[in-house]
Amino acid sequence: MKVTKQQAQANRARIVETASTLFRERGYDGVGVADLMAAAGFTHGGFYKHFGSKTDLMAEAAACGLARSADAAMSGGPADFMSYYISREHRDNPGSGCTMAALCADAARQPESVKAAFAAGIEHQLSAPARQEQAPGDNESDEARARRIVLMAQAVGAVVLSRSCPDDSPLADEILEVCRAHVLARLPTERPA
Amino acid sequence: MKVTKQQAQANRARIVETASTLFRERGYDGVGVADLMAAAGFTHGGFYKHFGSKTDLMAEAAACGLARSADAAMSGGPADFMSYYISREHRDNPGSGCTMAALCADAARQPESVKAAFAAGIEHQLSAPARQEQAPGDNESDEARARRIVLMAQAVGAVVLSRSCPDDSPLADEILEVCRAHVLARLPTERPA
DNA sequence: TGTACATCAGTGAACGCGCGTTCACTGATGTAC
DNA sequence: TGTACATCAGTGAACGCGCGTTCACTGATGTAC
Repeated sequence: MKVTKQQAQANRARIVETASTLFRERGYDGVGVADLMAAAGFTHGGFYKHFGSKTDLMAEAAACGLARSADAAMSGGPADFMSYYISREHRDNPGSGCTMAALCADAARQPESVKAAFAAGIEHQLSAPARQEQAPGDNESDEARARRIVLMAQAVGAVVLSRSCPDDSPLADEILEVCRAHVLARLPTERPA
Repeated sequence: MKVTKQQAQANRARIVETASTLFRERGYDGVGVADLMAAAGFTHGGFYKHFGSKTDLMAEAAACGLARSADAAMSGGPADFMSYYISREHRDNPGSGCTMAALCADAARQPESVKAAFAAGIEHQLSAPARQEQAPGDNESDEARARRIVLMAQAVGAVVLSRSCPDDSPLADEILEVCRAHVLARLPTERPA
């Protein structure tokens, strides 16, 4: 059963998307190649027609997931984004959430190719607002970049800590609420359109 | 080869400590029962004389590791602790480092017993300074607790993000340095002894 | 445009391997008398 | 205190299972003429 080049490319993309979601939900070790291919609607044998190894897919799925996060972060204002990011909804749905929050610690134990995808994704997310809001060549201040790094660490830490507590834990919600309030209070006020 | 009760108890404690270190280095899925027992100096068969399952040990090792972190956090001033916590040394040595930073995301995918150990460890760490510095019954302000939650999220986020970048990545160091400077600048100044 | 053939995405059985767990066994410890 | 026996921490082989990966095969697609 061969398939058109276009169809094969679409199938490949579907595998990457599916993997990106499943990895976020269950971690890299929690998803097998067979699981993943079945979830994408295929049998496992065809996997190696698209990817050299599971590790290769991990790197590609990470890049894909991180790119989406960055897009999402840009679509609304920073306050809206942070209100979602540091929320129960985001915490309870890692599959549709941030790749950094879900897989940072897993990535730390993976080969360089995966870690490189993470570094690129983080860098992209850090420099995206600068690209959007400034004229090219206009060097953003170091303080603005530092502020975004701090904000990111805060948001990731809050979600990750909250997720490590039992589902009905008051502490899990407290962490989220305290951190969200802190972050929102310190966000620069939006300039009117 | 039976062994004295005392010796057996010490052996059990050694297994928990070894597990705590190895789990932090490689994650829960990255360490097998046989690996772990060999590292502690035993063969794997004896494992089930001490623990009901690998999951039981995970919960116990988490509790053990989190208790140590809390002790370490108390031994010096907050500035000293944070200088170490958000540093390359800590980032590059997860085995001897903070359990939260190393295993939060792993814990999120584990059974309730493991997550309960995390919640208890986090709560302990949050309330430890209050216990130390205040007379019993003296209710600490909500702001002080909130400040510590925010600080913890920030520190954990910084280490976790930094670890997800390749070893020689400038971004990994930048994240650490920016977050450390931010945290230290906002730490309340120590009252003189 | 029509025909013959090479390509290759997808299938499903099979591979070796390491996992968590079980089990019969050993022999020093701990206990009952 | 001395003896006989039960206990049980630790051993090492074995279990079933799922993993990542390989392979011979299928048959529609894409290409050369």
